[in-house]
Amino acid sequence: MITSLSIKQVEKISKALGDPYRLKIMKIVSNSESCVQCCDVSAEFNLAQSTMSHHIKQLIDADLLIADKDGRNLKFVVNKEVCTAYADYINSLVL
Amino acid sequence: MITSLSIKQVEKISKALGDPYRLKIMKIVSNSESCVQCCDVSAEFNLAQSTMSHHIKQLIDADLLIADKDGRNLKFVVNKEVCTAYADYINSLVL
DNA sequence: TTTAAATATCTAAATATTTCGATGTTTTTG
DNA sequence: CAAAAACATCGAAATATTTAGATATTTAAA
Repeated sequence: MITSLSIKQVEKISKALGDPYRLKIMKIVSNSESCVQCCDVSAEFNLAQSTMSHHIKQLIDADLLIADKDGRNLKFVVNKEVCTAYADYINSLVL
Repeated sequence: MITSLSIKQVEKISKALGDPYRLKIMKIVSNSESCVQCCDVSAEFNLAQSTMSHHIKQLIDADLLIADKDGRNLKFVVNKEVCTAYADYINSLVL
């Protein structure tokens, strides 16, 4: 199934990726075999818990991460479909 | 030649693309056959000239556009190499 | 050579984002 | 059931971005 993004979605995704912490979160989640949790990611940063929560929320809101509540944990994986669709959009700028 | 972007460059590019006007500028430049000038782009927007100048500067600074002074005009084209490298980075998040 | 056109730069206001601490909610554990 | 763990939300300060108007610069045209 091919996802096509609206311009608003492209903007939101770009904005979500325009931050060093959020880029690093994406890389951590991408590099991990299984699901990642907030507390796993938080351990890698020197940021307040509320700040981490905020960053992760932005990635989820932009559909870059797919999250799933598991008890008191929040587990997430990269949304491959959306990442691919975003890359496709960028590539479409190069004709 | 394959360009590989630093994480700082990826951040800067994402930030540059995280704005509706700048996304539209990229699309206009991408869709045009030949070089585009500031005044061509400006005509499509309802923004002050200084504001347009600022947006275009950000795209150039992020290396998304290649600019070339031509008399009193500034002509530019999409930087295909950087766009492709950016799309590759995004795709690398999907393993 | 004065004038106009295209763009850049500066300043400042308005708005948005980032960050933290405090506190709230939900779920697990003792 | 009380305490702790994981995360969310709120409020506020610090910082960054967006925008416009005024002005400067550079080049082309009259």
